Amino acid sequence: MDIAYPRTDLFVRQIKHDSVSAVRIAGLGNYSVSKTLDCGQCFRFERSPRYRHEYEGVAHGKYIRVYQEEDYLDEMIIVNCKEADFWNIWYKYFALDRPWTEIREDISSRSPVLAHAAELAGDIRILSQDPFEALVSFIISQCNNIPRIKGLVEALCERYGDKKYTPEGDVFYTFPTPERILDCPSGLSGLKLGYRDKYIYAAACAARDGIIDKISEAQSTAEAEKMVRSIEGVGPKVAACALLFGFERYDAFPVDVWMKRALARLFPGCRDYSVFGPYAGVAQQYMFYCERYLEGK
DNA sequence: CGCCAGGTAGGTA
DNA sequence: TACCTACATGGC
Repeated sequence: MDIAYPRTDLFVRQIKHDSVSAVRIAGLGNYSVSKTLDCGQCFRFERSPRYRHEYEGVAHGKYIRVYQEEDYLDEMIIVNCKEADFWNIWYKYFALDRPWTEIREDISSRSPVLAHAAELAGDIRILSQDPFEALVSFIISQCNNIPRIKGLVEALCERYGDKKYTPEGDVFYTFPTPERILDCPSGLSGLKLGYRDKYIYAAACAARDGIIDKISEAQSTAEAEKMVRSIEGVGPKVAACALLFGFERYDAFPVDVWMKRALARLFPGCRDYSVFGPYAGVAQQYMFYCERYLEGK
């Protein structure tokens, strides 16, 4: 699962979108931009109020908009992006270097329950987010709902991130570095983070001291998990989400926390958690989507 | 007012 | 191991 996947079947072309640089990518296979950006794995993408069919957001210090024409899942357009940026940043961020057909097949083959989930959510991709951003975002996520998580992440960016402008002249803020969080004299007070502020402070200290690289270099997911869990406020759930969404550990799987409940509710009778395989975390995200969008609200 | 929201730490039996 | 509660905050 760690081997990059050469995409000679990907067709990338630079275009203009209302006089803004954009890139059209074809040959995605079966990639749902809307589900991927709206399934609760990232907190800085939203439907654009100005361009309703587009998602807009910030990652790796850059603002982009992303959309697919009439839900045509084989192609996507990234606005405010040049071809060099695509290959240097977004190709990996959108996880186009991964063998998603094989991953989905692997998950589907493991149980009828997972085959069902893959049918409903198999066009979701796991983004490769910035590790520190993923870690802090999922620390904030604990005991919070997704809209509020987004608001708190945004508040953190507004206080500590860099101020930048979109091509349309709107302000946006980058996700802060650990150093910026630690340097600020006002600390994290006033951001309404509640009891999570000291956890974020602890994560920033650990990141400043080099824990991100150490986690990235871990030999196994179990070893990586041990390192993330050493940060105060990071339990099994936050660790699994950080590893899955920030460190490309597709087998990280918070079976202890909500998965048992989700499985019991969605697929009564399923108790076999050992069959999830090397992409258990991906399967978990399929399940999360199923629960959130098809069974609940 | 009570309950819930992508939990965790610290305590107890 | 399994359960209990405090921890902050806001929406419904």
